[in-house]
Amino acid sequence: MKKTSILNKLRSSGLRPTKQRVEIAKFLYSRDKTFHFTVESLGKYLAKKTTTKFALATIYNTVHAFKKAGHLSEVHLRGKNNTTYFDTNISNHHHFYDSQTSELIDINENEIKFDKIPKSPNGKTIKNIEVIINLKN
Amino acid sequence: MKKTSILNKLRSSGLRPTKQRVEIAKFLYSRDKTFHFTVESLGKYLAKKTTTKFALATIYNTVHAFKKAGHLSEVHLRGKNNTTYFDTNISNHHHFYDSQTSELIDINENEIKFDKIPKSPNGKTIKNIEVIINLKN
DNA sequence: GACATACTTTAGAACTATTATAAACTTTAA
DNA sequence: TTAAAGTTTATAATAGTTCTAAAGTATGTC
Repeated sequence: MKKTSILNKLRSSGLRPTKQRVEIAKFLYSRDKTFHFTVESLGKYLAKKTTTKFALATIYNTVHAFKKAGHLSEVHLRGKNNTTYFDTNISNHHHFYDSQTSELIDINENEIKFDKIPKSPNGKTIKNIEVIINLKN
Repeated sequence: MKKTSILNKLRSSGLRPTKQRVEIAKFLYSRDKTFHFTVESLGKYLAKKTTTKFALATIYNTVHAFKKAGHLSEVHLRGKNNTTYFDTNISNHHHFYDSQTSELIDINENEIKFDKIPKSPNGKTIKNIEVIINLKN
């Protein structure tokens, strides 16, 4: 993703392209494959690889702004480390989870098919289905 | 579940039947259906319905002891309230999750069938599969 | 039943992830 | 260039959970 398209992405979401946001967006979106991260891992990367200063609150704010704008999704998994995982893959999909390494791996939506699904309880409908396949060695 | 069987359950897990553990076990296992709870909801119940005093740490200790002994399972869902859900249903199964009420509802294992499942990544095997069906109104 | 031992409970401190606050700073559009 | 609105920052606050060390309790033995 080019710099201008990152700026557009921010601007079209109503986010002013500040130095911090641009750095974070470059890190998140200047790559071929989507990936998973935590606020902690993102912060470490930014501290190491950029000369910009990032308050922790800024990273949280920015990640939430991106999430709200639909550029990021949150994985509703409570892993053993108890941190929130974010995913630059915003399409419907599933995950492998390796609790030994706390690592998430994407599963495309079409790689899992259901033969049978229960009826949702009274008055409710299905918003979406999340499958976590827990791995062991 | 009778009182003696609760005592046996504790003892067979290497847990001394203290007043606190017996009260908690009675609450968790003296009923027909399994159910979900959080440490907070359990603590509130115990404060209201018993005359025994429970330090918060004791509730955590006891719940973890039951989990370790295999009498409870933990749901690996990160709900919006960010608390840990425990489940007295220790068999393999799945859940509906209503984010409006933060409520979990069990789905029996045989109510979900898969037609297609991806191969696990290199060297790993599947430990188990957890399905969360998110609900909306 | 009394005793020693090992296990438990307890209150409070500590810890971790996250969110709130309010002042200083930046971007924006006119 | 300037005022308004939005953003970053350091720090404090919060929430859930775990740790600690002292006081209390269950257990097996005599």
